[in-house]
Amino acid sequence: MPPAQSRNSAERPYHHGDLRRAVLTAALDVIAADGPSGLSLRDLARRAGVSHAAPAHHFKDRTGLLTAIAAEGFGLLAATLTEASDLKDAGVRYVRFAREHPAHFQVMFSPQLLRAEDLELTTARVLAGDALRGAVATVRPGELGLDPRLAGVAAWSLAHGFATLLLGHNLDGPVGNRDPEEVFGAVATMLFRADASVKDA
Amino acid sequence: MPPAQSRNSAERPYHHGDLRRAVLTAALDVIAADGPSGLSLRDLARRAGVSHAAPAHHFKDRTGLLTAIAAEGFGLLAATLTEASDLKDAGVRYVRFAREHPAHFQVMFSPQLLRAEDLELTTARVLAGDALRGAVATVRPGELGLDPRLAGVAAWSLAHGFATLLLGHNLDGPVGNRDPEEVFGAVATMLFRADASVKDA
DNA sequence: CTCACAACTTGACACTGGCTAGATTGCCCG
DNA sequence: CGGGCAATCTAGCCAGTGTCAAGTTGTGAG
Repeated sequence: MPPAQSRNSAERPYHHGDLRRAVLTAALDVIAADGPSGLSLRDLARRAGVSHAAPAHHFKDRTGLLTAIAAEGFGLLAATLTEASDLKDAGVRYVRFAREHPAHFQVMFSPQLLRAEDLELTTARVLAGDALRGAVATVRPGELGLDPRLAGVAAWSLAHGFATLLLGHNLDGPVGNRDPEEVFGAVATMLFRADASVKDA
Repeated sequence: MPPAQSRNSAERPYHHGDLRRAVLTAALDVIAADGPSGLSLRDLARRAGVSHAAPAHHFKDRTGLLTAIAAEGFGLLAATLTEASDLKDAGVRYVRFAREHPAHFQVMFSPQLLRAEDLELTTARVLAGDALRGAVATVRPGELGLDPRLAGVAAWSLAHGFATLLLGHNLDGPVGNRDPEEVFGAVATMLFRADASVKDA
């Protein structure tokens, strides 16, 4: 008999076409909804409409999948941070990244779920780190009377904390219905008031 | 035959005594080491030296256990924040709490793992929130020329981000072998330079 | 003292998931 | 056009988990 290819209305060729991408996006959906805990390769296969063993071909195992997600996330983050005009803009972009890619963000900072020694992951992470340091470097040395090392930690902590709390719905009260990125901008300006300190001095 | 009670060198009475506590601490160990993903009631039972069904008696299920941990965490956090002398001290205490109770901290901010409507959890969370607002209120209004609402978000974000990144070993480079709490103190002073802005003006 | 209840145990069931092996399909290169 | 390789499928094994249903043991209240 002819191959039972009447599964869906859409044609379902033997080769999915881009199963890797399909599994990735399905995984992102699941993670964004239920967190990384409720993630199984079999479930993703179901969602993608392929057999349960197919995903393992692209990502060796669960950890491999999560590692790939994290690597992709650091790549995306690096890309947007590189385009930042100054430190505050970098912070806003950091927060925006977390909001637009909550699943990536969550996985990126859950080292216990990742294959730490993975090459793609480590290189992407370095890339993002460089981008962040680049943004910190846009602050003219001494402008804030601060150690650039400390300033980097401060900026990263502020943006990361804001983003994390935001995703955890811990800022729903204070932020209200305002645009989170705008609120973050206000916070950042308040603390890193470069202009103010210069003008006031 | 007499009950086979020669399991261990220690006496192992039928009633564990405080199994609830034992399971909790075992869970904290596991979480601190492998994250909340690799957590199973059966494993905890093994570690506590009891039968596999015993833990369910105290915590209905996995989610119940994690919820209990989160509630305990918020309680502990509230306690230490209440004793803070000022905002910076509260921040340092926040970071210290995260370092001393990494498992609690991790679970507290993973809402996807918790029973959100749990009473103990919500009350403990409110308590912690009040303590935090109390610390923010120690800043004399207008001293920093800032909206207290924003200041709260800023302080919380900074401390939370620092703590999170620290636990994820993302600050190993910048912090080096210095005391993390001291580094955080420096960061906080740099950004929230209340004295400086007053004296410099 | 006894009786009811809480803490715990044992055993079994149903499910899910990861992993492996071997067949099958289709694309692409020579 | 033919062969080889990568992608995918089918099938099944095994380990682990939560959960239920009875039993057993200790404890404390009356």
